[in-house]
Amino acid sequence: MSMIASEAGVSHGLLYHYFKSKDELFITLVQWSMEEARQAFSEIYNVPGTPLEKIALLTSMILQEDDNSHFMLIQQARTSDGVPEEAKRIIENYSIHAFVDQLMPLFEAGQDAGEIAAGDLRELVACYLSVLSGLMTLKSQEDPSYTPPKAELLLRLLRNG
Amino acid sequence: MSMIASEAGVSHGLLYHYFKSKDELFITLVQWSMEEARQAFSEIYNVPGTPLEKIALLTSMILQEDDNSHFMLIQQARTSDGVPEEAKRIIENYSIHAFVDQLMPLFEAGQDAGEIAAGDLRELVACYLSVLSGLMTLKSQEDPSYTPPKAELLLRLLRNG
Amino acid sequence: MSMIASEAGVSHGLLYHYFKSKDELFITLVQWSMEEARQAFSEIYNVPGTPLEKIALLTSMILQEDDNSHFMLIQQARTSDGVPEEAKRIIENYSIHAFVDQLMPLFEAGQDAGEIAAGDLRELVACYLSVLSGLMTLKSQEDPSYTPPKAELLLRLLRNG
Amino acid sequence: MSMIASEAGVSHGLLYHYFKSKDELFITLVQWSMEEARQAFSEIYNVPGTPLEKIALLTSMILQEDDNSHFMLIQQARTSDGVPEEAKRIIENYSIHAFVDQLMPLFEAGQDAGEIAAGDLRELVACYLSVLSGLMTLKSQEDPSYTPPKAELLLRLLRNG
DNA sequence: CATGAATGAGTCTTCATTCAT
DNA sequence: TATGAATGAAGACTCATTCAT
Repeated sequence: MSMIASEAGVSHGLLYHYFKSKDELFITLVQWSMEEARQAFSEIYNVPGTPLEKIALLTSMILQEDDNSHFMLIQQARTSDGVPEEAKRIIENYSIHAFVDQLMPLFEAGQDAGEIAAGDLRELVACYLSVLSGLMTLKSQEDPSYTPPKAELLLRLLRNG
Repeated sequence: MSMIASEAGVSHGLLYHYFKSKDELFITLVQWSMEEARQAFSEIYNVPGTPLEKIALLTSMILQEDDNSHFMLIQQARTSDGVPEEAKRIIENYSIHAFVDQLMPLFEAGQDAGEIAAGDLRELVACYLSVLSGLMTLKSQEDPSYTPPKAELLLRLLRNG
Repeated sequence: MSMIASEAGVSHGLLYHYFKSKDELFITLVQWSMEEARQAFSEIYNVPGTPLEKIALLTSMILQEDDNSHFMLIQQARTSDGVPEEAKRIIENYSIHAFVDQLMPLFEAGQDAGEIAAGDLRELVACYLSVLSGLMTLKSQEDPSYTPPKAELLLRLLRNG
Repeated sequence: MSMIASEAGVSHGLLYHYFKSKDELFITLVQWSMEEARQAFSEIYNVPGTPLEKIALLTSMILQEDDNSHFMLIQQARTSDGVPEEAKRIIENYSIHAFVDQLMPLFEAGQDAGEIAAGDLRELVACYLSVLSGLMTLKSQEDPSYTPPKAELLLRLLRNG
């Protein structure tokens, strides 16, 4: 808490004015990060282009984003001990299924348009998200010699024939 | 240390008989995990089949493995604070590049046999590993409702059009 | 640290608010003690009297002082294991040579006045301080039956003829 | 105990075969050191010379001796915390009074022979021993630039007018 | 709102001691 | 005798949290 406070330029005492406890602060951060992710995905519906073009755009945006602290926060929260129960519940609620649901219309349109390979829709979207997630994790590991694969390559997972 | 010791059914004092410090214990675990991973990858060269069949086998083995504690240990070590410097060095040394190097001959043979799509070999292997890594992370998150994608789906990344 | 804190009537946690570590606390004490000793010696120049009278006064003051915790702290720091390097450096810097230098003018004046025996000045002062040091050590050993020698006796070491 | 054992080239387990506890080992060392000191003093009666010559010899022997570990052990035991009660008792029994008693005949002979200044005999011997003790402490502090005063200088304390 | 002195539960680590072999 | 695996009490240190100011 002291480190966070000093990073924020205030006393740790003041932090307790805004957040009752470290857990509450953490839970709030998790909530923000989750909401942030949902926003990012929802915006893809507002850009022009065919479904596959939209997915390509989303993919490259995510892979190029240089602040994945939101993503990493969730990742850590998911895999660490000592995470407050409520944070875990929030993450589960917004879990990969929620994001799958969010993106399914886009992928479905892609299949309908013949741009995206046929097959179980949920599995396809889940796989796509898993892959993105894996790439972001690697990207975050400040290995300067690692360059994430190009979005184009990933689209082979989806592209029809 | 006390938790680890009691989990192991010994006193924490005894832990210090075998490991000079928590850091040393952790570093040892990282080393074991790394070696374990290297072993797993190397064994794929000993099974029969075409390169793509081997890759398919490797993929499904990894995705079905139910103990990914090794993998998660490395993942955590990579992305957490307070990890001993030497552990970080070990991880960097054996980093994704090392595993790319280890698998490149297999993928190259796949390309030569026309089973695997042409293109930058390193990028292809790195992408494949990133994807696997992402899937394992998700799998580890004890979400019982999550079923990892079938290996077959992943191979679309590689398979020659 | 807990003992010190409770002796001081505070929690051990608070001690770490003021001193980063036990070593730092110890080093601070050593510094204070050293400075204290330097002060004590320097004040002798401000009292009236002949050089030998001043030395006699200094001697009896030191031998009568009933708090030699400063002195004992230094003594222990000098002869014990596990003393922080910086404490050792401080003690060496202010070592007996420093105190010899501090007192030399006084003794020189005594020789000039014919009150103090001729001979190597440094050796004389060093011997005088060694003797004082030895007496203080003994005095500190809470042996109630031990009475330190009178200053008068010590002055025989110095007095001319 | 482990350090002592390994210094002695045996296992720490074996140490407990010979000494029931660390305290017992420590007490034994204190006893040995005390006995050693008594021996050293008693031998001075066997050398030829006048009393003052004997004292001069004793003094220079002590100041030249390069192993004062016995002396330092006692010194530490006297001034440290956590020293077993019995060790403290032994030290008190053999305390400076005991050594004063041991040396008194020698000094008395010196006074009778007119070599040593008149005055309270106990005080004179005690002062002499205090001074020696102080010099030994300083000598032990591995300050290579410190040279103890010559025995000759010390004898001024005693020598008759 | 804002600060930081103060607290204490919890964690890593050391080390004297025991005991099966 | 001799070893070293095993134990646990004790001590240094951290950090979330409280509260007087």
